[in-house]
Amino acid sequence: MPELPEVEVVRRGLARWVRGRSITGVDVIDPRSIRRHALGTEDFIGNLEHATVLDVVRRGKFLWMPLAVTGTDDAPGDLTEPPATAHLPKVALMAHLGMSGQLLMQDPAVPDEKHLKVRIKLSPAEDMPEQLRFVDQRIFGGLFVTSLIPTSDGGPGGLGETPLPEIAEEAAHIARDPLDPYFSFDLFYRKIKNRRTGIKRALLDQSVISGIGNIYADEALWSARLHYARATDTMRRADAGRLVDAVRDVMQAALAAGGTSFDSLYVNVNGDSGYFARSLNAYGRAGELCVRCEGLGLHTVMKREQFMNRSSYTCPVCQPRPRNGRW
DNA sequence: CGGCCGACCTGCTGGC
DNA sequence: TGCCAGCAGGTCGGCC
Repeated sequence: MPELPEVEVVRRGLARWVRGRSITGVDVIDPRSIRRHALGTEDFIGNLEHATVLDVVRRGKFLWMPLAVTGTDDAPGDLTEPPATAHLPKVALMAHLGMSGQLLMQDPAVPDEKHLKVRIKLSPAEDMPEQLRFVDQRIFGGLFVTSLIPTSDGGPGGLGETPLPEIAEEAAHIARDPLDPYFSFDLFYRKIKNRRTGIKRALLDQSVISGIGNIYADEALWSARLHYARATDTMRRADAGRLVDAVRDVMQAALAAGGTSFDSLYVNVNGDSGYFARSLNAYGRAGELCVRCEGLGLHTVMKREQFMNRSSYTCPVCQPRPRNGRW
């Protein structure tokens, strides 16, 4: 279940292997993995072949590779001066890992993974695997080609090795994530004050703040001692500030844990790398003792509730349900 | 238009 | 032992 820290681990790992290399071929093994590419398999492949990968960029859980496309397939009567914009990226290969997606660098000799969906062949480079493979068991993730458009706030589109003032179109609607240097707390606070909803719903809404999934939402809420149903418009700056700090802390910890393995040959991203390695204080701990209460000599049992068709884990003492319960 | 819910998927688990 | 319901969850279309 990759959330932001896992995707960032992938981004760093991937950048090391693919920057500057060109795509020599694409096999779509399961077209369901490119269903977000509306123009179909042929168009998907056609947009990638002969393109050069410039970078790997991330915002929230979206990952994309800006491409330089040189018109090698077009009429060869060129050799005139190419336009100045010829090498500026206009499109990008977008990837979302969904629930179970992996991006793996592999040698051609390695047998296909059971859930291999797309194989991207790269130009040979010394001591580097020649294939980038997209593997996805549950098919919630996928690949597609998207345009790059200017950002609305003038900042870089996302986190990359060489940041560009452009963003993948399909990621343009999501907010900056809390690890983005251009993340604005004031903007986040304004957004939640203007909403009439519960705080966990807002945390999971990628247009309010991006990169947070169910696990880190529960961890951050527990850490900030906030109940998931707390009305966002009743939150004070201090509440919101404590929460954003908690989100950052839990993500930084996961990133540090996941980062230890990202120089392996595999761009290790099955999601196990980060958060399973670190200890969770809330998520999945139903029936166990709240570790904060325990430190105070209390024996409070963590509980699990259904909320938004998913599980939420809370400590009934640290995170009491708000009383004047509009949310 | 903002809030919210179901659909999309597969594999694993637990109950009968 | 076998079958089936339930569960896991990120994103988006569509409904109210």
